[in-house]
Amino acid sequence: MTELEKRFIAARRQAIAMEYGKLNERQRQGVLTTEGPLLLLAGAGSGKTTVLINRVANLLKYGRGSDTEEIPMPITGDEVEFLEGYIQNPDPAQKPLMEYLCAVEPARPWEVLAITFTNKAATELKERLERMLGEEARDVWASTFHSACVRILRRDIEHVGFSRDFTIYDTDDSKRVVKDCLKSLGLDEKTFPVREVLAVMSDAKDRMQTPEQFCKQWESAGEWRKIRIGKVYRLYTQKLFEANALDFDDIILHTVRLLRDHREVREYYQRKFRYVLIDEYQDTNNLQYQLASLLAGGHRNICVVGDDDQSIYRFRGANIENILNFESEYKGARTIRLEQNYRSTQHILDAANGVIRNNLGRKGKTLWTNNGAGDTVTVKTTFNESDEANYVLGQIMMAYRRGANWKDNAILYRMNAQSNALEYACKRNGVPYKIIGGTKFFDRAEVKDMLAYLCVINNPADDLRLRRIVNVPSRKIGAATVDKAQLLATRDGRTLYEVFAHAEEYPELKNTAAKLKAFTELIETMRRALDGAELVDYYSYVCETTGYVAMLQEKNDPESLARLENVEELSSSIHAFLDHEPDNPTLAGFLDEVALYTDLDDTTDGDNCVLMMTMHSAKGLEFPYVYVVGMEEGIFPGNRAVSDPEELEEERRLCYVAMTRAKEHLTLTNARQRMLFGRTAASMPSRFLNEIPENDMEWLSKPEPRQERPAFDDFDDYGASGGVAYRVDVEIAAHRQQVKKTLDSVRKAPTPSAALPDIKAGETVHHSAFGKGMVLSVRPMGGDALLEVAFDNVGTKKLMLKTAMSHLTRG
DNA sequence: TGACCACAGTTTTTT
DNA sequence: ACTGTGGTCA
Repeated sequence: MTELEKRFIAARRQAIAMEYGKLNERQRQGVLTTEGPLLLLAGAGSGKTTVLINRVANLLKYGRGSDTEEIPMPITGDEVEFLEGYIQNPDPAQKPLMEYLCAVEPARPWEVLAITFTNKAATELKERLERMLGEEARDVWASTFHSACVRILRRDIEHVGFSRDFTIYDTDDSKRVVKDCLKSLGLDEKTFPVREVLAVMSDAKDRMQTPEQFCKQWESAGEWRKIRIGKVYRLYTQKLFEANALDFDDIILHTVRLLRDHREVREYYQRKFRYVLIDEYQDTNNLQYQLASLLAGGHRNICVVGDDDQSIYRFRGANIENILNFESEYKGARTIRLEQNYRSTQHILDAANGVIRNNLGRKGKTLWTNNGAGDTVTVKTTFNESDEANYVLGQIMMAYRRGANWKDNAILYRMNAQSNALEYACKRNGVPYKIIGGTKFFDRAEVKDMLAYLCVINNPADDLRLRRIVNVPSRKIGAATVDKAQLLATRDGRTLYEVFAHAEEYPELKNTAAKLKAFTELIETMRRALDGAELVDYYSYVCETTGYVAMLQEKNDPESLARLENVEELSSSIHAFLDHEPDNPTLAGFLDEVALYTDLDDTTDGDNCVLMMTMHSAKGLEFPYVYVVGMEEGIFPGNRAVSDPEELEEERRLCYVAMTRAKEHLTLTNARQRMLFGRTAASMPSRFLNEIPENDMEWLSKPEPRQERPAFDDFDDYGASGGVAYRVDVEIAAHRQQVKKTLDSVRKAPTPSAALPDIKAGETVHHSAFGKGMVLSVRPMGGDALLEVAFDNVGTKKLMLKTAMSHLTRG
């Protein structure tokens, strides 16, 4: 290599590096190290996403320019001098020439694959890339493991025996199938809990064991239980195959099989993806590991990003070894540690470091920050869980009076069940709050029902979804009938739907043939209407035609009202789907996306509310004020964890995750006694509290436990001291007034029906679902009114006016 | 087929 | 304490 070439290479790297001047040195290394395997150990709050985005930008702009000694074309002394001059004194006008000289085979967008775990992360990545790079970024493959695999499978799954229009089963669907399997194998659900069977199967799939291999293994070991489960596994696999369905594990499993066993497919993708990035690598399971290494197997440019200290998903198969062993699995791998934290203060970090230091299985990182020492961590011991909740709320309300937003506060707990006391305290104090997690929108029965209708319309062969909705709303088609038909379907090799449609051919079904026939005709009508329909309109058409909406309206209790809202809310999902310009704006496309996209309600921002969530759901988020409650032995770490060292380390990582969410102030609380699962038990402070260095915390503890919780007016833990006390007291009084008002208005009946139209008995109305009818009676109820309407075609129905209003017209 | 009662389980969660 | 589910009875 000539002297000139050396100068060129150095100048090229420096010129590219200048693009990333805002990053710190380590972050910049992460961006510029483009070639070969790279492990990016990114501590909490170390600007991981920024690095990821800049890295992709760099790949698209300069290719391997920053990480190679190649010189793609002969260079001249003038050019080297130009670059060296540019570094000294960058002139925007000369940037194009600089870019031209520095780029070495820039990656085209579709040659970059960036994989994340959640859709949220994938969307964020895509959006930020597009903001930085414009249109071009759209073709980058930024997606979750599952959606990347579905994309691959939709193209090539026929090589492994499924057809390209396969359906995706969610966990609920899987459960149903397992139940069916248990029943037909004569196994008892109590001896073989569905949860466990699913977990065992998932495990087997993770090891890539076929049912046959699984059975063989346990037969030779003589494990009766496992042999039985193996039989379920076999039948389950067969059923899914016959239904042309894949569960979540299968999506990855079959992609791995496809790539492993079919050279031409494998080579296509290996050639295509010059650069592969995997985010949250500490959360990958074996299958995902296999997938990553298959996809990156061509160019071997695999960059994994993660933090072994934040691995908290062992229970769902994540294998921390994947990140711990990355360097030995990938020879020549480079490792970059991002340890500068931009989020928290030093006391918070030192406290968190103090805890995580006690884990043995880790790579070892020590976070530091330039943010200054900040406040020490507050530890507070209270008498019981409602004291704890009151303390936290008191602190939050004080912060609010000092000008903080409600949403600056997050309360984190180990289990969802712990949210009760906190929720209650918020309600009593009139503090707006939002609980994240719990039952998700797409998990709600009514939403699933409507989706099931759409699935059946899309693909009548979807037996499972068909069974779900055939009798919802009630069509007098009971389980017995469906079972009979299912048997016949299996016998004749037809789908369940075909048997329904030809029910009259079966003497066994003669009693219900007419009803079955009517049902399939309903579906057929809706199928015909799909052609050319606008998806959103079509959805409301389906809601009405199926009678589902009417069913909910009839019930007219608050529960059904909420359900109705959810059913309507689904149409906004369709809107949202169409809005972000999908490749495939059809019903099938929508169902595909919905199957993999389950967190619609990520309305984390927007409303100004105190946020309450589990520590798991807090991962990746940050808040100025964080309260971690329930720091008690037996709860956190949980009972199961105290006897299992691996599990204990996982709990400790979870603690580390929770603590590092805090930007300004961290409060940890424990209660001396707590009611959980109906029992009150005393418990010791969590060992994690004792692992925090004393310098970094202040442990407030009440000398004497209070016997009795005072009623709702007493906020004894407000504890403002000194000269401000009076002022605070006045404010408290004002606040209480507010609270009482709120409470009163909640307790009393809602506001009178000022806005309701005055429909009277005797009037003729038209209902969008029931048709024409006459109002028999109007009875005011609360802020609403109960209507009794005699419809011409469907008989007399009771409707709540507020609910029915949008479906009713006069005359 | 639908209503009602007894009973068990109860970490964490994404796709 | 609470909730969802499964089995039994009308």
